[in-house]
Amino acid sequence: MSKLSQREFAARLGLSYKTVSRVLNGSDCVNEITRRRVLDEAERLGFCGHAMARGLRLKKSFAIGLAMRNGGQTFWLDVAEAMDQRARETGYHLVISHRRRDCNSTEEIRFLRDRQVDALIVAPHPTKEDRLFLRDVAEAGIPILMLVQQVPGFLTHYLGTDSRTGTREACTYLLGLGHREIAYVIGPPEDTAVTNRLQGYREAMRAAGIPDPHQVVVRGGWRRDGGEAAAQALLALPRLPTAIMAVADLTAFGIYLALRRAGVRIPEDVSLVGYGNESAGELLATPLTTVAQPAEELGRRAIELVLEILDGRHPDPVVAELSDRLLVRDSCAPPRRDSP
Amino acid sequence: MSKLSQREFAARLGLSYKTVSRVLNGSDCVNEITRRRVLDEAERLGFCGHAMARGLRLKKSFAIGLAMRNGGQTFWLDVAEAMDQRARETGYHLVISHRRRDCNSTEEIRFLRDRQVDALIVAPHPTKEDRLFLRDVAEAGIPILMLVQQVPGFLTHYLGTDSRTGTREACTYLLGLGHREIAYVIGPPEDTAVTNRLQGYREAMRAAGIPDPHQVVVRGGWRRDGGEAAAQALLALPRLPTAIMAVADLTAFGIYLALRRAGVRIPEDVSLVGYGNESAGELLATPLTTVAQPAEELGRRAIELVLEILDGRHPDPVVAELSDRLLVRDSCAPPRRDSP
DNA sequence: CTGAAAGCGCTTACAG
DNA sequence: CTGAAAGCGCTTACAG
Repeated sequence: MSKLSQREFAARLGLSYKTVSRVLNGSDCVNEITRRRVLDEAERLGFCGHAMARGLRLKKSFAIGLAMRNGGQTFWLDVAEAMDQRARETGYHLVISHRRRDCNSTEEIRFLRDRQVDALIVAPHPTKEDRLFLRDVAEAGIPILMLVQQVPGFLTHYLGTDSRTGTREACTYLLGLGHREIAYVIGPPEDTAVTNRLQGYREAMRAAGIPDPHQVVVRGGWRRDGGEAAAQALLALPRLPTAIMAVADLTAFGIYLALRRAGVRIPEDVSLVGYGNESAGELLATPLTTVAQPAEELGRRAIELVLEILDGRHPDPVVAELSDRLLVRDSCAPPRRDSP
Repeated sequence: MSKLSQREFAARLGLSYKTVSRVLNGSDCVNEITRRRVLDEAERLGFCGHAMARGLRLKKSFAIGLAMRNGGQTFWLDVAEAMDQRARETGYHLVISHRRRDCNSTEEIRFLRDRQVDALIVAPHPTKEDRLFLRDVAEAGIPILMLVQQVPGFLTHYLGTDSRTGTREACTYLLGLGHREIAYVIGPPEDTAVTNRLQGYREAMRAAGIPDPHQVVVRGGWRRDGGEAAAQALLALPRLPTAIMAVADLTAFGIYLALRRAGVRIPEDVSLVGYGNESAGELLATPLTTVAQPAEELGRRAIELVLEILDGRHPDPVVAELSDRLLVRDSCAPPRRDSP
C-alpha cells in the first residue's frame, strides 16, 4: 500500500475525482450505489484524503488545541481521554500542549495558535500575560473555552464544575458529624477554582453559626508538598482543628503524610477531606473521603461546547457548570470526646 | 489582531513575501539586518505562517502521532509531557490518540495516519490486526516507533527500558534479604513487557538455585483489580510466599489492598515490590519499594529517535533500551523467623 | 539578493 | 448528475 491521492483513487474506481470528493463531503447529489462503492473501496484500498489540502481549502484544520498542565493528577488524564474520544467521533482531533509547571502559558497558546487550531481549550489558570494573548487569539476569531478555571471579567466561554457547592456539601457533612473546628487548606488565591471552593467552605461554616474570624484558612497549594507545609502550620497551632478540608486530593495526601509522621491518627484524631477523587485516595491506609468531579463528562461536554460554538450557536459567552458530588470513604469520624 | 497572511505581512514590512519565506525557512541568502527585522516584526504583529499550506507544499505535517493507553498511570502522563516538550522544541507537535481500554488500536492508528502524521509512536501492545495495519502504514512510508512494547518478529523501531534487568535486580534484592519463596504476579503473556520482566525474575531465581518448578508465577494483570485477584489466589495457597513481586505498581496496589483486608502485614508478614514508580506508591501506609522507569528520558528520546529516523539516519530498525533502577522504600524486610 | 510562475491535493461554484 | 477551472497559502527551482 502506497499513499493514494484522491485523483488516483478515483481513477482506479473509474470515476471522476469530483464524484469521490462529493461522496467524502457528504453531498447528496450522488447515486447511492456509487456512494457505497466509493466508501467500501476507500476502506479496502486504505485511501484517506489529504487532511492538509482539505484544511487549506476549507480554512479549517479540524484540530482543537488543549493547553493543559500535568499536575501529576489522573484527573486530567481522564479529562483528556474523554475529549479525545469525543473529538474523534466528530471528525476532529486534539493537539495537546502540556504546560510546564509554574510558568506561564503564552508560549503554549502561541504554539497551538500557530498550528491553526480551530478552537482552544485552556485548562491552567492563565497569567495576566496569557490573558492578553488569549484576547488577541479570540479577536483573531479562534473561540476559547476556559476549562475549570474561570477568569473574572474575562469574557470567554467557560465550562467547569460547581465546586463551591461541592465544598459546601463536604463541609456540611463534617459539621453534621459534630465538628466545629474545621480548617480549610487552600491553593493560590488567584485561581478561581480556589476562591469558589473557599466560598463554599465559608457558606457552610456561616450557616452553622461559625463566623469568618473563627474559621481557619491556611495556605497550602495544589500539590502534595503544599499540603505537607500546611499540615506543619496546623500542627503548630495551640490546638489542632478536629477536621481538615483540602482544596485538592494531592494537597490532602500531603496533609495525610505529615499528620501520620506526627503520630496523628485519621480519622480518630482528625478527620480529613480532599477534593477531586484521585485514584490514589483509595490506597491510603484510611481511604480518603473526597468530592468527585465528573472527568469524563467534563471532557465530553467541553468538546461538544466547542463544536457548538464553532457552529455559531453561542453568540454570547457560555458559562456552564457540572455537578460535583461528595464521596464518603473512611477518613472522617465524629470529633473526639476529649476535644472541647 | 487579525490573522495575517505571509503576503500581507511582507507587504507591511515593505518586503517581498519571498524574502519573508526565505527568512522563515532559514535560507541564508538574506541580509542579516533584514532577517532580524522580519523576525522581530513577526513577533510584534503576531504573524505566524500557515501550517497547513506549508505542510501541503513541503509534504510534511510536522505532526507526530502518539497512540497511547490511559491505564490510570501517571507514568504515561509524564512520558507524554516530555514528548510534547521535546517535540515543540524541534518544531513538531503531538497528535495524541488514547486507546480505549481493552480494545484494539487499528482505529486509532488509522485515525492518526489520516491526519498525515509524519511518524507514529505506538505505546499499547498491538493486536494481530493492529500489526497488519501498522505494516501497511510503515510501507506507506510512515516510520513507526514501538514504545516500551516490542513485538517479536515485527521489524520496526523500538525504544523501551530494560525491565528484564530491573526485575532481576529487584528479585536479587529480595533474595539478598533472605527470601526463597518469592511469587511473581504477571500480566498478559502476549505483552513483551511482561515476558521480559518474567525472564528477569526467572534468571534471578535460577541464579539463586531455585529452579523454575519451585518458582511461583501467578496471572494478575496491569491493573489494580488484577492484583487483587492474584492476591486471592496467593492467599489460597497452602503457604503464602514470603515475598511478592508485581509486574506493575497498579498491580502491586491491588495486592497490597487485598493483603491488608486479609490482615496480612507488609513488610512484617510479606514483602512486596512493584514496578514503575507510580506517585501513589509513596502514599501507602508502607511506602512501596518499586523499580523506577525514566519517564522523561523515555519521552524525550522517543522524539529524538523519531526525528533521526525521519532524517534517514537509521536505515535499519533501531532497538534501544534505557535503564530502570530499583527504588527501595519500606515494603520489604527479611522473611519472618517462623516461616520455614 | 529578488521577482514571476508553477504546483502541493483538495473543494466548490460554474457551466454543461 | 459530471467536467474544466480557480484558488486556499505557502515554497522553491528558475531566471534576472
